[in-house]
Amino acid sequence: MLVAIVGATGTGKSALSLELAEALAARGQPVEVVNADAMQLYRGMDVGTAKLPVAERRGIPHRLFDVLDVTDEASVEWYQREARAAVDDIVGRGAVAVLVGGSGLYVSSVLFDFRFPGTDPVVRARYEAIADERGAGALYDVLAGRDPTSAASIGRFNVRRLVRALEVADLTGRPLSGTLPESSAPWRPSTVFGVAEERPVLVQRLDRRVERMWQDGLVDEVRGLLPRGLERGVTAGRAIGYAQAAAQIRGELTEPEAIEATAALTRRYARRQASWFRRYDGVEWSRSGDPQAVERAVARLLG
RNA sequence: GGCUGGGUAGCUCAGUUGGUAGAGCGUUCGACUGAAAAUCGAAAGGUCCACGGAUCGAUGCCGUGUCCAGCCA
Repeated sequence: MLVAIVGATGTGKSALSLELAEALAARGQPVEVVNADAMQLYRGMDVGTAKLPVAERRGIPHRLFDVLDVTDEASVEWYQREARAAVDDIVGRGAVAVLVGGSGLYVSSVLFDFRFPGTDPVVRARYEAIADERGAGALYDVLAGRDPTSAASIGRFNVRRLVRALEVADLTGRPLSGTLPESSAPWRPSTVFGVAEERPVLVQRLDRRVERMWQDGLVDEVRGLLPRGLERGVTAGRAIGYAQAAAQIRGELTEPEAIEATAALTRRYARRQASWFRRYDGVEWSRSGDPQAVERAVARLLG
């Protein structure tokens, strides 16, 4: 059985996953958790990612946490393979795999039949050069000539996705829009539980949580990660809070400025997460911290 | 008390040679198929400090008041 718990940061996904795991275990159904958070993949990034400490995992196996070095570049394609292998392994042993995390694309890559065409740094560099020299509009025009559908949906300013669409067209010989299904088929049957919270409440909680990260030693954590190449890491170096703490260490930001910037980015991030998961069909949503949520989930899964 | 700046969107500010206004950030909504804690789009929001005056017309000019900052007593 495959289950996913999704939602914005700070809504209590981890807590719900633990409670659900214990409730299912009590009914003879063992559970293992699979991480679907891009930053919790990294070793040593703990306080800033609100990673559940091993001691608090109540003996429930947690997979795909702490599997990358800070200098490793995560990618969805890699993650999809790893996560699906973990799920197969868990399900193969008759246990329930609970995918927990807030990285929308990562979650989708496991739940749905997403196929990622390869990548080619040379091709990519060529298009990035066009964007640098002649602007995003030039790139858009090139794509519009080859794949009008993708161009229209990406828009003329999103360099990152314009480059990717052209890269796919070059590599596959087909327009990106032609390789994508109209609607995403499920990878395999799954049940998705969503956790949401009213904005004002969530915002207050996130602001407090960011301050607590500083109290709990995020700056020291970052100081320890810098010699290990945090800033060279394409993915890890951009993590919200880590980049700001690093700027504070370099003296570019005062502590209050670093905290405020982190809080602002966190709020914005939470909104993007909510908007990603909102479009999923068939999600059983519950309010953050709802005591009934676990019972309802158990009933839905076993009843 | 005097002088000088300044009072324009939730915040920081731009601007209009007089024809009722913008940017960034924030807020809300949205997109998202190999960096995704990435990348990008849209919308809402303003008695332009108050009152009076000249003007066809004032946020802009004149006067008074008021609040803030700095300097001088």
